[in-house]
Amino acid sequence: MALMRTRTIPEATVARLPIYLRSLLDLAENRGAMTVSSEQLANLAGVNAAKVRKDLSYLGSYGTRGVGYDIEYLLYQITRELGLTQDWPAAIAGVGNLGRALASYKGFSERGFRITALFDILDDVVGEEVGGLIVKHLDDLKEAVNEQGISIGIIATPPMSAQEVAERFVDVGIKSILNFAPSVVNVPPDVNVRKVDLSIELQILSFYQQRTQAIATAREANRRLNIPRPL
Amino acid sequence: MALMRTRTIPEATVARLPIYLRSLLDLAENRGAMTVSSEQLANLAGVNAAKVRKDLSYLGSYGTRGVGYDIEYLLYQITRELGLTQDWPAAIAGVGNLGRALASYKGFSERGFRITALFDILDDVVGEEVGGLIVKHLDDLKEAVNEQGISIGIIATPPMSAQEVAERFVDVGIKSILNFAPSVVNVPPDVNVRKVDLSIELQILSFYQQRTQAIATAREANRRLNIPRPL
DNA sequence: CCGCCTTTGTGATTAGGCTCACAAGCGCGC
DNA sequence: GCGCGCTTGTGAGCCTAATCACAAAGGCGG
Ligand SMILES: NC(=O)c1ccc[n+]([C@@H]2O[C@H](COP(=O)([O-])OP(=O)(O)OC[C@H]3O[C@@H](n4cnc5c(N)ncnc54)[C@H](O)[C@@H]3O)[C@@H](O)[C@H]2O)c1
Ligand SMILES: NC(=O)c1ccc[n+]([C@@H]2O[C@H](COP(=O)([O-])OP(=O)(O)OC[C@H]3O[C@@H](n4cnc5c(N)ncnc54)[C@H](O)[C@@H]3O)[C@@H](O)[C@H]2O)c1
Repeated sequence: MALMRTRTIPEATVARLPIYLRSLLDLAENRGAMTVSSEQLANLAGVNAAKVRKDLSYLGSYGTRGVGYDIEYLLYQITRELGLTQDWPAAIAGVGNLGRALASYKGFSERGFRITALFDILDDVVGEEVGGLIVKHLDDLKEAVNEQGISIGIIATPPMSAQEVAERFVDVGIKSILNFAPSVVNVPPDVNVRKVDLSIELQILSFYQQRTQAIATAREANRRLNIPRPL
Repeated sequence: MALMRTRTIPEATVARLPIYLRSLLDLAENRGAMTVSSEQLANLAGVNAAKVRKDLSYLGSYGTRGVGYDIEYLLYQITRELGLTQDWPAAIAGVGNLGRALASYKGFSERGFRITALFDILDDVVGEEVGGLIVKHLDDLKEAVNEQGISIGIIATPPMSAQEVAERFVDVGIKSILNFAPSVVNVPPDVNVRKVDLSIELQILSFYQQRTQAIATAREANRRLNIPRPL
């Protein structure tokens, strides 16, 4: 029952809500659908239907048995739950290759994330215009955060500087950090850090691929032994 | 016991091995240490010591009680387990903002990942030089894959094209895909897809931040009610 | 208004991972 | 060569998440 406001949505569910959100937007905008069944949504999101239903049940938002979920209502619920009814000004520290790509990326604003300030420490970079913003010196962080109500800090500096930048973010009151540098950053418990690490992803892929290759090689070796007749 | 070759390393452990690897490299290169305790490694990697020990025990690689782990040996074991003793040529499809940043990123080669080919379909982009490589047309994928033994495909196209590009990758025999486009791609079960999705990360941050803000606001409201004396 | 068909919501079960706690093992100093 | 202190390796218990399976509920046609 949704009446017992179990205000603990499992982490795993939170991580899937954005995927449902995207699928629902796709349905609503491109296919003009009004309702969706857990089965359909599961296909779009690449998960199974029971998981969709359980996840949605945590929102307390109701579907209609025999029919499915009202897309508009669900969109509203998920958007609300994720806090996307307000917008979230974000700052990027480190305006190099990656920082530039992020700064000029249009996909963020779609969900209320706006990059409102860019910071670097290199004199060559400070003052430059990137994606419509003038790069500021990291020393001016506090001022910008106060003026613009920045709530998310994005680290796109080399790994060596990541911890330092994180601390600066924390000092000015930022509670949400997205870290692209391949390094562990330590922050107080009330600050949330998420990391995006391409090298790790590649290494995980490498692990699984190597494993299946190894199996294939072993099998091949066996096959040769069983049929020990060279052509 | 390592004798029972339990050849199933938990997924969660696989995901942490690259972090240990990085920490160990740091120790070896910058601090010249010879051994490391699970406690130290845990601090560097940002996890707890028991987890480190359990993770390492899956490798069957031994530490020495009372001393710790031999760093060189551990490096070798993890590198081997992750399949990083060979190198993994990778191709990027979609040479836009993100594709360019990735193509010119030097961090990949450190671990044996080399970007050896870039693909696009836009006439303006095909033929251009980016990060020392000439961008090819996606139609030439098969040839390049065969010549260069490409084993990893990176999708950096707009979401609309992601499924199509994934299928092309699969057709030419690629078994590992890293997807940066915000869309679900379906592939056969023997192909491994990992996604990197910045919007999702931001939305998760938004969820938790919104939640704590909501709590703070509620507390504030209560405070005002309890002390109903306006200044 | 009744019964059938569809699809939800959720209790129960299973699986996977995390943490704790401690015996076992090792080196070192005496 | 012996004991002490340190650190590993791992069983046990706990917690979170995934999956299953089905009763409950709504819509619709007749
Ligand atoms: N480029 C990629 O595709 C890519 C891919 C994966 C990971 N990364 C990671 O992202 C980070 C940035 O990569 P990049 O290629 O953009 O590097 P880059 O060297 O091109 O840019 C780094 C920028 O950060 C600035 N910087 C350095 N210290 C700073 C500090 N203390 N405060 C503010 N700015 C500072 C530098 O002046 C520079 O402009 C790195 O940690 C890298 O490992 C990049
Ligand atoms: N730029 C960023 O910082 C950023 C951040 C997060 C996610 N992304 C995602 O990464 C992807 C790329 O982003 P971007 O900013 O580089 O976009 P972009 O528009 O700058 O570049 C996309 C490139 O892909 C090419 N392309 C289109 N269809 C193709 C196909 N079928 N085969 C090969 N190439 C094709 C285009 O010609 C273009 O060069 C998008 O899906 C985007 O949502 C980008």
